[in-house]
Amino acid sequence: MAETSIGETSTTNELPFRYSAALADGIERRWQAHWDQEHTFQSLNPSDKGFDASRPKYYCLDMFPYPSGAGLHVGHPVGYIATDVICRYKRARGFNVLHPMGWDAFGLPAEQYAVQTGVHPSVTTRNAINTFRKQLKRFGFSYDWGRELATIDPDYYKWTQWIWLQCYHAYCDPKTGKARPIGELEFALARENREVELPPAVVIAAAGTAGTAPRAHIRKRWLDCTRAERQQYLDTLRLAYRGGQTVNWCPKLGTVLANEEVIDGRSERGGHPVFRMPLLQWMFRITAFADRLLEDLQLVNWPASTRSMQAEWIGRSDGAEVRFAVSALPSLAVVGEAMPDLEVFTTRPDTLFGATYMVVAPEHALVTRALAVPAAGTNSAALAAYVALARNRSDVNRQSESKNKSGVFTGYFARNPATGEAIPVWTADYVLMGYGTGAIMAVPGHDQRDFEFAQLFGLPVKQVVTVAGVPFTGECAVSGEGVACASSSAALTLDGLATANAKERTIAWLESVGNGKRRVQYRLHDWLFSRQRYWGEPFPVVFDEEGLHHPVSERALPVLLPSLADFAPVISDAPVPPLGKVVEWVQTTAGAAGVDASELPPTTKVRRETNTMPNWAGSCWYYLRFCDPHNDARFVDSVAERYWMGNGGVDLYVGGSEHAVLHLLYARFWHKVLYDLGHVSTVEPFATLFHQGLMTSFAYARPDGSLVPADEVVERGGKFFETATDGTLEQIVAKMSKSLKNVINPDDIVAQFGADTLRLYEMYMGPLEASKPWNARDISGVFRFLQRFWRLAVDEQTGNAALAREADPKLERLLHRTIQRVGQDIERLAFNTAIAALIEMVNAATRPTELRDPAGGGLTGDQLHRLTIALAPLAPHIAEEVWARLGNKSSISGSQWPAVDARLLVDDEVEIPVQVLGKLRGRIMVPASDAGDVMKLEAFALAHPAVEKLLGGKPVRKVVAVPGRMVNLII
RNA sequence: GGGCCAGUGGCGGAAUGGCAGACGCAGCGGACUUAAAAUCCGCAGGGGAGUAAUCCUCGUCCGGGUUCAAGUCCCGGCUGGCCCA
Repeated sequence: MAETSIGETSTTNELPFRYSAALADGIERRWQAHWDQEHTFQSLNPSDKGFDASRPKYYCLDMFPYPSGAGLHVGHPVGYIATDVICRYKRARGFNVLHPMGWDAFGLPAEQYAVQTGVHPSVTTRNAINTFRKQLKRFGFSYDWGRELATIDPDYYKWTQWIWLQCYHAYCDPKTGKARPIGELEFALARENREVELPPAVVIAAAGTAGTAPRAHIRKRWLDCTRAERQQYLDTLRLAYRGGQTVNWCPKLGTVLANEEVIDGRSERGGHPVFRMPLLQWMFRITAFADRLLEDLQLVNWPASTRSMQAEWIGRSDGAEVRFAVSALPSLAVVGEAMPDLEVFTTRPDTLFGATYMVVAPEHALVTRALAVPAAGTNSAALAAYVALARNRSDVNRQSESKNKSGVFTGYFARNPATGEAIPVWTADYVLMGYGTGAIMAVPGHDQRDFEFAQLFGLPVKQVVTVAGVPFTGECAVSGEGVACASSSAALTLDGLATANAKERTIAWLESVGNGKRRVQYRLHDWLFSRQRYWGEPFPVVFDEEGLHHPVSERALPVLLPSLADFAPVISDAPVPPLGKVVEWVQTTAGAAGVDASELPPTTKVRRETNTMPNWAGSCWYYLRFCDPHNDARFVDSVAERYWMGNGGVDLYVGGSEHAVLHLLYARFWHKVLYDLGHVSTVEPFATLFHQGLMTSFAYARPDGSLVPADEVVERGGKFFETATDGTLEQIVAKMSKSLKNVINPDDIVAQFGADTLRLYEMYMGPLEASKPWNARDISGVFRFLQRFWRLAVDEQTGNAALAREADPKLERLLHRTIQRVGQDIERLAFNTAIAALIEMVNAATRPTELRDPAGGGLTGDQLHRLTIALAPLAPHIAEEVWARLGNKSSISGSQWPAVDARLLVDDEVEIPVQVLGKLRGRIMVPASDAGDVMKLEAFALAHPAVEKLLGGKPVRKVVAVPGRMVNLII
């Protein structure tokens, strides 16, 4: 839409010092260059010369951006503007402020671009970083650019690899729940020659077959174990370990896909077949920290919604593990080789008597067994077909289509331990292998999903709980707690017990007879940390010819990402990451790879790990590196870390709520590991968290719903029309996106109005946390405000400071109140009302109202000094310029926040509303000294003529007088 | 289906349980100007009464409730957003 911009209007000839877009541009560029040259916003570490230890610290962090080639849109900097205002304010309040910026620069878009064009991701990424930096600098942010870092810097990812090695070399001590060096454990195992339980080997079969071969655990003395067995055992404990995980493998794309990227067994992009297959991957044992990650949410000052999202993601549920004996015969007689028991997890052990059948996931070992050794009368073909079908449906699909239940009887039976009855074992894809044990006891009377399944296949439904007020009709499941009924056998009696007690009784009984135990189950899975990508951090680990893994020594870090000529994925049935193509890099020796001689002889042939770390890695600890970004001896100096991370971590962390779960959970996990190992001083990384709202924008829709690019729309009389056809359009609000052509580029706004106006507008739109629609029309309001402020301070003819000789007492009073309000509002991140206060102040000082003698001239130099400091956090360039024109030689950023005289915050006279029966009937003016006196307020109120008339002599039954606020008369 | 959050003029929004609509945009009237822009002054939730100052009345998604007093607290809906299924 064509907009006449008042910012572009030039009256330069008559008024050479008018605050126009051109003048703002000159001022802003000059001050930005000045701040750069003078290192105005450099923050000193405790070890630096000139460090002032008497000041408190304030660490204010933005979620660093992934620099995309498209550059910024006006939604990106909302949070950055907010933190910049806070930081400038905190400096004026005497804090040592740490305010850094960097780049989250590994990731998929650059790699995909490389596949298409052959341009190396490092080139694309560096260009994008330069664009982002240039755009951000134009906002005049007070970052300490000397601390800038990018996750792709070898100096940085050296330490990402180092932290991974810390996790590799650590395990979670079950006694304390804390991370300890795994060397301590190895030492103890060897010294005491302990017996260890070796895990069943994970069988990685050819693509297309799935499942782990059921094999009993083996117990062995440590000193009798082979090297491979020792490694296998330790891998069950390491925090960074190799483990089997079912992934979506797309041979055509040469990569694994996230569940969301798979639709009906095909890739979302390209529609290529996707196979679900188990793959050995590097994992993080984050589940070992589940309880601490949950409990410590109480220690942080975070939005309640984010804390509850994390809690739900961790998903702790308390219940019991129950073991069911399994047989191929309904008589439950044991045939041939004994079957392993079927283990289930349930949160409702009290409903054990109501379990009328079992369901196992199609991937479950029992299904494999049922196919290999079919029970009499089993339809093996149907079972095999069902398993094959289910295998390639993603978990998301299986869950979302749970209304259309499907399943097949396996032919096997389980013994309900409470009743002794034989109940059939089914397989159905609504049970997921990844959750719990991949098997459930189905209680159709009290679980809706089980009920629907039972209805479909004619399985019995039993009531075993009476829920108060909910009759059991047999038409649906009755969930919820109540009192147990029909739950008695010779072994166990629950009848009459409330649900909580019935659960306890059942668990105690299961434990006493050895049929189960109390168990806590988490929704949280261990964290899959391998990616078959090029553009990520290499793992500092190699494999010997036996397939055993060996760490690269800390001294040999970083393991540099080798260059690659061809970024195209390797098309293959088995995952081959792009790094696999760099044969001379992959095939090396232990010595060349940097493996310690004590681990492997240097000439040993080894193969490097070709997976890379995911995008999350670099963002898990960047806030620590910012404390000491150039240290090449340590990931962060401990004195610097203790100083900046003191008081519970980062003082304020601002970023989008889209990171509420994953990034913040992963970073907390790494932080806790580093804490346990003694590398950091706080339990949690981020003391206070804040999510800025989404910036939306107008988009235009035709009557049929199709969207019209915003640049092909005209407005006439409040209605919108398509330029080409003149058809009417509806204005809608949508997230900024390329396809809607409703993306606003900050460069354009800066050119029209200047950066100070853009900063002010984005903060003035509404509460920081709210999602707000960009409305170009509204910007002129804050631009006019800056013009008025400028004119108040600077003569537009001469450019000299325009000063009043005498201070108007009313304006002085208002100024104190303004400074008070602005300070309070910035503290509570209410920038919109802080700006409103400043606008009121400038308007009052500008207009010849009763607040100001028309013959006088605005504010005195002293008053302007204070007002300018109060404006500086929000509009720093214009503030610096006015500050300089007022005769100051040093930057305004070094000045102190003005003191406020509390006596001037109250008026001599206060207006008090008078209500009769809660309705406003009049107002009284009361001397401020009397406003707190309830008796006097009452007397004044009763004397008010309108009130007197209304009362009409009727007696007042009650008077509610709130000191300084209002009076309410009840008759 | 469950949980959490939000809903206030034409628009963005303000309001520790205490005068609803601060501040800004858009709009209207005026001053200045040959004229326009810019600037400055003023008016502005709906309805009604009055020449007027002013007064009456309704009003914060809908319906109940608590309270001297509810946009704000509680209960039940509707609509929208986010999260978990």
